[in-house]
Formats: sequence, C-alpha cells, structure tokens
Amino acid sequence: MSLRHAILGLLERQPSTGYELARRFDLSLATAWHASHSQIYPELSKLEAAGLVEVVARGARQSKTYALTESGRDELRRWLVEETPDRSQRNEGALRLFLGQLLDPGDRQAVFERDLDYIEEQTEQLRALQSVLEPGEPFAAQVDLGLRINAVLAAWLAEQVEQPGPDGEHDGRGPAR
Amino acid sequence: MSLRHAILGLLERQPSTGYELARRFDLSLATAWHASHSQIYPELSKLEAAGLVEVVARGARQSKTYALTESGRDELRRWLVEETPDRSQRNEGALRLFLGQLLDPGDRQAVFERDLDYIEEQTEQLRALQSVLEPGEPFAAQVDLGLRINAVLAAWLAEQVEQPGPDGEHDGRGPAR
DNA sequence: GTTGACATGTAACAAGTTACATGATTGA
DNA sequence: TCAATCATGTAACTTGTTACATGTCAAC
Repeated sequence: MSLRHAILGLLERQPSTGYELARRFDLSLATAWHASHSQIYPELSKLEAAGLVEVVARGARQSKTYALTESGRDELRRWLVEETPDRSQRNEGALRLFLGQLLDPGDRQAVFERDLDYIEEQTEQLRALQSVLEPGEPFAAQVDLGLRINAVLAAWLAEQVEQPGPDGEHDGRGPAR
Repeated sequence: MSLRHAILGLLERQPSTGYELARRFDLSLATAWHASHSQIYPELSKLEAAGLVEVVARGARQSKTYALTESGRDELRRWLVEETPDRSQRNEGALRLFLGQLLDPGDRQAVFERDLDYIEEQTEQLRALQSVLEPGEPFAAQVDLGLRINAVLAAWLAEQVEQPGPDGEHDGRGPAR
C-alpha cells in the first residue's frame, strides 16, 4: 500500500492537517499519486494507531496537524530503501496513447491534439512552479524531470499529428467513425 | 473504468482468449496498464453480456477466443474520442523518485542506482522488441516513445547519483539510516 | 506418469471513488 | 447574514489483489 508512504513522505516534508494533505496530493504530488480526503482521514487514524504519526497541534475548526514520529521516519526509510518497488502500471493517459494508434487519421489527430494541449498546459504550470522554487530545493529536481518528460511527450505527439501515420491506408476494420 | 477499454483495445488488435489477454497486458501493454486473469475473465463475461465482444472460436482446453462486435468497436472509438481522459496518477515509481529526495545521500544513491538498473533492463527489452517490429507498425511508435522516456529518466537518475545533491548538508531530521 | 504451460473460473480481502453528512471560521 | 473555504468524518459501491480451485494437453 503506497498511500501510507505517500502520506508519510508528505508529512516528513511538512507537518499538515488531513485537509492540507488532500491539497498537496493534487499539487506537489499530482504527477505521482492521487488520494481524496475520504481515503486520507481513515489512513491518518490508522497511522496514528500504529504510532507512525502523531498530532502535534490542534488549531481552529477542530483541525489536527500531524507529523511523523521516529518510527514513522524509520518506516518511510525502510520502505524506500528495502522494499522492492511495485513497477506495475495503471495509467489511463498511456493507455490512450497506445490505443490511439487504432483510430483513423482524423480521430487520431483530434485526440492527440487534445493531449498536446493538456501537456502544454501542465508544462506552463511546472514552469510557473520552477520560477518560484529556490534552485537548491530538492523538489526542483522533480519539477525539472517533469519538464523533460513533458518535452519528450510533446515532441512525440507533434510527430504523430504531423504525419498521416501508418494507418493512412485505413482498412475499415478499426474503430473508425 | 479503463480495464474495459484496455481489453477492447487489445481485442481490436488481435482476437484472443482470456489467458492470452493476461499475457498481453504484461507484454505490449505493460507500461500502460496491468490486469490479472481474475479481473479479466469476469470482465470478458460482462463485455459479452453487453454485446461488446463475442466468442469467435472455441479451441482445445475449453478455450474461448473473443473478438469485438460492431458495438464494441463503436464503444472503443467513443471512449477514445469523446470521453475526457482521467489524468489522475497513481504511480509508485514516480512516488519513489519524489520521496527519494528525502533520503540521505548514501541511501539516495543506492535507491536511484537500483532504479537506473531497472530502466536499463527495460530499455534493453524495448530495443529487442523494436528490432522485431516492422517500422510501419503502429506499435513501433509506442516503443519509440518508451525508449525516449527511458532515456530522459536514465539521464536524470545518473545526474542525481553523480551529484551529492542539495541534501549534502543533511540535518538529521530526515529518514536517515 | 509427471511436469509445465495452457486455460478458466470464484472467494475473500484491500484499495479507491462518489455521495452523504456535519460543523467552524473568515471576509464581503 | 451569507457565501466560500476550511475541516473532518462515514457509507455504499467499484475496482483490483491474493489465494483457492479445477481441469486439459504436450513433451519428456
């Protein structure tokens, strides 16, 4: 279960409330993991029961700020260093790039242009983020990686859209319109 | 639910048994989607009940070969062209790259070297696949994209391993050994 | 004959989503 | 005071995993 370690990692960077974690999942961690509050709150309770996190502050509106305990830090390191990563993938975007090849040229071009728009939008956001970060910040390296991958994706999509592609002599058996 | 459309896409390329689909999920679709036979068989039944696939051959060992029906092809195209992609991510590898920055330099180097080994191994497999494919084959473009992304990842990981990194002056609050 | 790959299924459990539900505080 | 945001939780459902269970066929 990676949700647990995603939460531990976010709390290691910065103690947070469940509500703040939910936002951080969609900001700093958006390209790596997603979780909604209905998953986060029960998991925080379990982590607290297991002694991996603790409430370090209570603020207005019944808010509870959690931080890692020593054993939480140990568990995070153990997971990162000792546990074999799960490399299995489930990525709808990648699936669509793969299956897009089955479409006839007109549909494929429309679909890939939509993807390209999305990549360009995401690239702008990463650039905005980059300009705010200090260059020494560890997180800056991740932003840089994201930008490099986006550049590769954008170039590939542009190539797919330009060329009629190998499906140009479409045979009518594909999922054409 | 993308499993449904992943299956439709695989069957559009090549009619298959459930057993063959399970293998193809871990071969051609490995970088985009994963599914095990215990998920595939029930979904094939549902797809057949919905009239999106049909049994086109029965072979030895009670095997059933499925293929798309006309409405299966329509549904696949509709999903690809009309439905808004779910861009939310859940990628343990990316999460680990992100959280790896929290480790002290020694641990981080070990972890990133392990990742680099994995990328290089996967790159070799892609190259082997590439040498087998005809250049016109639509699937060749996907293999090419995979190789380009791997090259970016490998370069980034090599940089992270070479430099002691911004965490060189580790402050003892991270998940150090 | 027995091992290994082919082939299909179900059951119990874990993980994740969507909808429901409530309340506090801030600023206009 | 009213709307938006902050803040936390639960319930019902869907999706995905692991383990259980069975049987066929080919090659050695």
